[in-house]
Amino acid sequence: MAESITPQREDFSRWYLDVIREAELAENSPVRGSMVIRPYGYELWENIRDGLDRRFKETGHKNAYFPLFIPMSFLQKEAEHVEGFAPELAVVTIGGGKELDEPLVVRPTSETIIGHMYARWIQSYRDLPLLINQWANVVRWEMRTRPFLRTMEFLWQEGHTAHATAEEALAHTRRMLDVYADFAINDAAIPVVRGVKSEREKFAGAVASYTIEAMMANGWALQSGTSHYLGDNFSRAFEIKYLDENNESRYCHTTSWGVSTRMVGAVIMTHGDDQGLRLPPKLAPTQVVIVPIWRKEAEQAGVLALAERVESMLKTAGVRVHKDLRMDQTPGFKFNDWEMRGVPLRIEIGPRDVAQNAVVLARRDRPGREGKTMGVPVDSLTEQVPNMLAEIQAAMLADATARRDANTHDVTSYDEFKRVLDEQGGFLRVHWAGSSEDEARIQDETRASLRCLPLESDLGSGPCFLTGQQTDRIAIFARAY
RNA sequence: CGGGGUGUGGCGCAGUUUGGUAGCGCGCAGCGUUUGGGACGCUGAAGUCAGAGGUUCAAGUCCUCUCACCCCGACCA
Repeated sequence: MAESITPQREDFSRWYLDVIREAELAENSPVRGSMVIRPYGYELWENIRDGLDRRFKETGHKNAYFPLFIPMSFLQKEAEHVEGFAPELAVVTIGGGKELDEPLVVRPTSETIIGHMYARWIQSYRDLPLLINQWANVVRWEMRTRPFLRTMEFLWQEGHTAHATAEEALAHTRRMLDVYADFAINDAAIPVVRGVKSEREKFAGAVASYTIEAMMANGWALQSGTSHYLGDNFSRAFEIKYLDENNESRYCHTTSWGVSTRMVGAVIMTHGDDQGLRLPPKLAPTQVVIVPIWRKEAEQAGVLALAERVESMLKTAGVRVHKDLRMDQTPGFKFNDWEMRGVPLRIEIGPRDVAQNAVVLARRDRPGREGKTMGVPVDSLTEQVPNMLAEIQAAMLADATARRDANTHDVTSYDEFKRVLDEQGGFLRVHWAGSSEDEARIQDETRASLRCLPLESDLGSGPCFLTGQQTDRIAIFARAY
């Protein structure tokens, strides 16, 4: 048992912080609420970034970069937008030792400055759709922070697109939501619920916000990506107009969508266990670690030679592999160390293996003896290892999905709602015809918020669990990060 | 901003009640023995005890003020 990691059951929040520290993902910085992402955590983020970026390119987007500083007046052009973000803005008022004529906001998101540029770039329907993404840092002044889940500065991508029609923009909003879901499910092995945000929870300035909601190992919900249909709100504020085929001036319809370093937190809290991190092979910085083992000095050369050979075979097969040659650590220590870091597959090579030209495979997702396969022939590894990585990836998704489903409860009354929330937690699925005020009251009384109105469900129609009114609208409530 | 807590080698802490040589564990460095599930021995380096002021022959310890950080609540990708 990992003595440096608090068991999940004892204190999930402590467990989360312990894992981040022990696996060297990140560290608190000297600045309150900001974190330093360490190389291992950053590699994980890079893999998340690459998986998303590839999908953005495949769906026709180009990357660009817009400035960190945004004139305060830009934010004020969209009333709801500025109102939503005002409390969490960091504002620069002094530059070069002089008071600025106009304060500059450190971007909390870039709709406004991008809207300003789109107004210049878009003249004709021939310029549409305009599909741009940016990878950037943003700043939101937060009261309470948590590594990866909520920090004052975070890394993310924000996609911003402009379209000729509302239908097209809305379709694009949904398309990007699907891209996020595809990434979450297939790369991060995180089952997500696609849904619409309630009026109360939607993005400041959006017509509609879509979300992918994931369930963490403690049953809490985590919004892991959002996609917004902005209608012509920002187009009107920034005069993003085009001439259509009939030479008539029209407002564009825009979208924006983002996934942040919060996704790292989602990976940690979806898959992690009391041994530490568990990483899905597609995102793991190191997919396979080789641990050489010997007893007598005479055995060392043979073991190291085989380790070397296995490493180069796997590298050639496109596997991210690391050979642990630390001479001052015992194999047992290394096993635990790499398990704590979440490496999906371990290859043990000792004298017995050298003798039979074979190795031992140990899966991270099946701890202990159960996950070990002895006597795997070396010559089969270029096939076996990629296969097993794919198997682990699939098993992790299956496990997470089973847990999510087991912790999703349909309830039909407010009493049952409170009881199930208290006793079991997880997602509470209900028929919902309540108002924003009802929603606020529920959150106030139970600390569970309306996560989303799921896009797909098999519940049909029924009476609202709160008001009794007949409805076919479904909502998912949960305690959330 | 309200409530609670903590500041002592890199990290985690004891020592504060009752003032009297700055300690323990881990980690780190060197050497040796070890290595199929978290090895061990010996040697060693490392601390303005958060800061300022005060009481005292003497302050990590008592008094006053300041600062920082953490946890719990209200806002949030």
